Amino acid sequence: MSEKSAQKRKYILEKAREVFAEKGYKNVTMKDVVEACDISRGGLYLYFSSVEEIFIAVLSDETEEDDDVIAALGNDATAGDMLALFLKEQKKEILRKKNSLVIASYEYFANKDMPIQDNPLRKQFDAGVQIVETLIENGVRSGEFICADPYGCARNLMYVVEGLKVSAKTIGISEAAVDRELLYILEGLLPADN
Amino acid sequence: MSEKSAQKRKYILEKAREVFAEKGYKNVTMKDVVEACDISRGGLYLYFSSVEEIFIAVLSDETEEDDDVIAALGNDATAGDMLALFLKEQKKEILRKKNSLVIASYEYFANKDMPIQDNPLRKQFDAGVQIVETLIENGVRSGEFICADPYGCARNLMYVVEGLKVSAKTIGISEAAVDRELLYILEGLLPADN
Amino acid sequence: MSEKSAQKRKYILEKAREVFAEKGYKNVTMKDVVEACDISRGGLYLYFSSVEEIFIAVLSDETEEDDDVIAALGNDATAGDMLALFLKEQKKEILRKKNSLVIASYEYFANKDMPIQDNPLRKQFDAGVQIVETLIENGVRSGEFICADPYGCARNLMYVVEGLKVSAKTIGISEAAVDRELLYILEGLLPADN
Amino acid sequence: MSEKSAQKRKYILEKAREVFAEKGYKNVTMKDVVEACDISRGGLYLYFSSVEEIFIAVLSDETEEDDDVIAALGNDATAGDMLALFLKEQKKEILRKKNSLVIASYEYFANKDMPIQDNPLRKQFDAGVQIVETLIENGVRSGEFICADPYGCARNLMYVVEGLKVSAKTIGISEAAVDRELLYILEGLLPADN
DNA sequence: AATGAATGAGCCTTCATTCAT
DNA sequence: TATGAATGAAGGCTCATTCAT
Repeated sequence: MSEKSAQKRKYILEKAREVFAEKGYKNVTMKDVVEACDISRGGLYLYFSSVEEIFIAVLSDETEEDDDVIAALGNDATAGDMLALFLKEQKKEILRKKNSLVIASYEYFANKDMPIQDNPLRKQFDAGVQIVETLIENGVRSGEFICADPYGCARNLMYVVEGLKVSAKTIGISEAAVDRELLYILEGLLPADN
Repeated sequence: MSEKSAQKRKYILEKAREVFAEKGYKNVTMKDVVEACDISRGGLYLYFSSVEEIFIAVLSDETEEDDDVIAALGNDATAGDMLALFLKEQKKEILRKKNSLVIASYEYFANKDMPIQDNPLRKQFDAGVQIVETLIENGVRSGEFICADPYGCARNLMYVVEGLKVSAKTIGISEAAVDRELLYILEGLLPADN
Repeated sequence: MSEKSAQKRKYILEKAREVFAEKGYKNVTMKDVVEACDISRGGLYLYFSSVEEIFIAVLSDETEEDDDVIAALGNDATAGDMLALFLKEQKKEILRKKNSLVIASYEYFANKDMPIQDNPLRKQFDAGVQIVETLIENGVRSGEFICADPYGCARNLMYVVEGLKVSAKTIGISEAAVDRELLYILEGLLPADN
Repeated sequence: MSEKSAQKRKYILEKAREVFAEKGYKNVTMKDVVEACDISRGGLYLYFSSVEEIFIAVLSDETEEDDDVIAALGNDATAGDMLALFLKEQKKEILRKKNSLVIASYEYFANKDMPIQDNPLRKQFDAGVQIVETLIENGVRSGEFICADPYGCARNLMYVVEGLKVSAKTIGISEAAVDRELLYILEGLLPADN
């Protein structure tokens, strides 16, 4: 039964993810999840004891998927290509309407007292900075990029991405605008006469 | 009695603001506000009919205060000083723990279908970009700054500020880190040999 | 001031009457009356302490007016004319949409434990029976009517009127239908060959 | 469990019926029903979402019972016997103190904008007229009754019944009085020399 | 007399959680 | 495992009534 159980658990998380994407975190009730999954109230409790538990589980799955993307970056393309790929992923996340957990995560982690090292948003952010920094350094080394402060630039880029993410959800932002902002940063890295 | 009424209304908004700062938007109930104000349930309904109405009113007051700050920028200091002043205000907002409406606003406006021109977050953002752009242009003209794309830079700065605001609430961020990020941008504006 | 007071009291009752006619009795609140009168909550309490008190007062005024109508019947017309006049009044009451207290009265007196002799609805009913009976007797004496049991016929007529009143409010009834029912009774009184 | 559910639903309707009979319609709250049924607030909402919904359901059950009575009339007794049976039923309804929905129905349907053909009170009334008319016609044919206008007489009878119903609830009426009124009508149908 | 702000009780409705089946 | 009926707490809203002005 463990196999069957695991499948049902996964099914619940998929449905719950849609709910969180749709309604954020705070507005989601066990009832919402029960209805989305079309299972019984009691049935849900066999797998999860609270909305928070479900959300944490959804986020965990999420992180695993992120790892895949990050792994994919580890090939031997040029730094410029890899940074472009990374930004394309970010752009997709910024703009995606369906199934985005951005707002739900903000709601969940806002004012949550949690040791920094345990905060998955922090991990994700730091990982992003780390990746970008490495890519920039590689680019500088290969002559593709010019950058006096790769770490600073990487942070700048990731904060802009954060700003774009939240802006996309709250004030609306066009794909062109996202392109423009990311391009602005990229151009700052390119040698002047290009 | 209209005088007294207005004062009580203001009092309620002050207390409510603390509640929104503390709990965000979605989790706030009329009961929370009632208890924060130490008035009766019915008493609150004399002034406001819903949490949303209260939040809108809190935001309106907020905006008025913003206007004051913006007005204060219209003096004859140098562009550099004025940009520094502007960033100091932003930094204060980014870091303030008490009474920050950032998260509550994000919760409220996320996924809210609202004409862009009516969205106060958008107005605030655009106003910020406008101010920064003007300051940079002035600085370029006076030789304080070097910048090929003042508008792009202004946007970049404001998105970083957005990113810092949300990060401060969700993953935590030190004052030093904020300084570092803002400085990174400022330095990009200064002539190379400084 | 007693003069002024009396006028205001009367004003309140007029407005309240409209409210009772519109909403019945049970659904009417002090707030409804306050709003209909456009006076202050406290102001209303200076005159009446409860909805019930207001309703009783409205009914009392009502009864006084009825007395006028009854008095008007006491002239020297023929019994047939007078019965026709009486029925015309009843018909008006049955059909009137505005300002009818029929339903409010039913709501108020239903299941109210009240000595029969104090019940104004009962008084009104009995008075009606008495009038009709007298008219029929007069008509029989003058040869206009034929009726073996004037009292029974009077009661029958008044119960039909009651039935029409309540039916008009609950299932709807056309003017033609009211005419038809009243005519049916009248014809029962007329000598066969007329 | 659907069986159990149906039983509980029925139980609730029985208890609710008592409440409506006791308090009319407008004064009945979900709380009243909850307490009458001795179940939890939430429990009631599993079956019904509002007082109105409950009342409609109670009325539906009612109507079904009525159908039974009407069916019972379809045997081969004489017209006089059947009319007497019909009137006995009406009398029972007029006089019953417990569980009478008369007033609640009046309250509910008064001023309710509803297509005439959907109004159950209207249906009941029209059905009554139809039955009585048929019985009278049969009686005339068999020589039991004399009546020039069976339809008019049937309407008259039903309006008297309506008048008696509402009078019984509002001004009080004795069993003897009911007998007297119904007898008055019946006698009007009988050949003169009886 | 008159006002209307203020209170608090009362009922409404939803949902997290439990539990018998 | 799975169901869904049942409970009760929580928060919403309205209004009768009071009272300082």
